Amino acid sequence: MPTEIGEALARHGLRLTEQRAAVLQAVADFKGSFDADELWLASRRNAAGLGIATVYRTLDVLLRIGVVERVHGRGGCESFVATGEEHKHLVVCHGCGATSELTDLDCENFLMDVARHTGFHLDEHIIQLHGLCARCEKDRS
Amino acid sequence: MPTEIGEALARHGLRLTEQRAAVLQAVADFKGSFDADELWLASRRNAAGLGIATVYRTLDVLLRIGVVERVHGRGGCESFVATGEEHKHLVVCHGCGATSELTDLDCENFLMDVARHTGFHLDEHIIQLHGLCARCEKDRS
DNA sequence: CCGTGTATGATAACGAGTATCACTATCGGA
DNA sequence: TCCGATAGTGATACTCGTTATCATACACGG
Repeated sequence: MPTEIGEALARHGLRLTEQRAAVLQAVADFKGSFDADELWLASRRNAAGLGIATVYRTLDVLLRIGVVERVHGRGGCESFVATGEEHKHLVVCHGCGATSELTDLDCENFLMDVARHTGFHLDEHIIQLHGLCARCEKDRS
Repeated sequence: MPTEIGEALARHGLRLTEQRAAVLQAVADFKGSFDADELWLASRRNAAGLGIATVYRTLDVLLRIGVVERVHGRGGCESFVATGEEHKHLVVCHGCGATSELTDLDCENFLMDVARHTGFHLDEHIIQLHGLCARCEKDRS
């Protein structure tokens, strides 16, 4: 029972239950993205009898406290990924699945440019980039 | 009956029906983003008795041929917005739903920066920004 | 004008996500 | 250590946005 996570939950007035620990473990074990159903299956290996409703509730909690983030795709937006400490922006290679992190500087500059051009007060953004990493790009040719 | 649109549909092997024309007109009349239900209400003003199923089917068609694009948000991804000829990037106001277009320049610079820093060859991206437009920001205070 | 095959409207079906409720378990305080 | 307030849980009924079905209507090339 990692006290660290317990404290993170407590900070938000949430309790560390056996079920939440099971879901958190499953989230941590996932290498890529997952949907609610996949998370349910994985979590049940850590806690038999875990209800699907609990998975949805926990997912909601984890989204609120920023442990997981929604993945938006062209087909649908039902997938999630574990995030680190804070909101990050990733480029995902659809050749090998490798990810590369965008520097804050890139995004900051971009967002400031946009705010200046549109007059909007930006407070939320979805930036998800896909492509081929240098190695996959090279292998392909 | 704009022949232009009829041809665009025909090019994809689709027929220009009274209902599709009504939905297209409604899409063109929307200033900001809209969801399926709002589109239904608006389209029915152009074609009484229009079925909700037809709206969903037409929406699917319009997504495929690129006339509308899905709007991704934190809360959900059920909204759409009319696009021009090509892929555009939008800032959506969650006060009034107004949209503002990012200039190509903003995005190009950003994507080039990212490509340079990560070494990735980018070929797909979801960039959607949310905030308050100048008017809503002003009204709130 | 005709015939083929796509589009439509009504509605049943589906399914992801949510609400409900009785019961259980966490955890701060006595 | 025990207790009590209350957050959390599992089962399941329910909601509601979206899709599938099917008989009928219509667009459009011939």
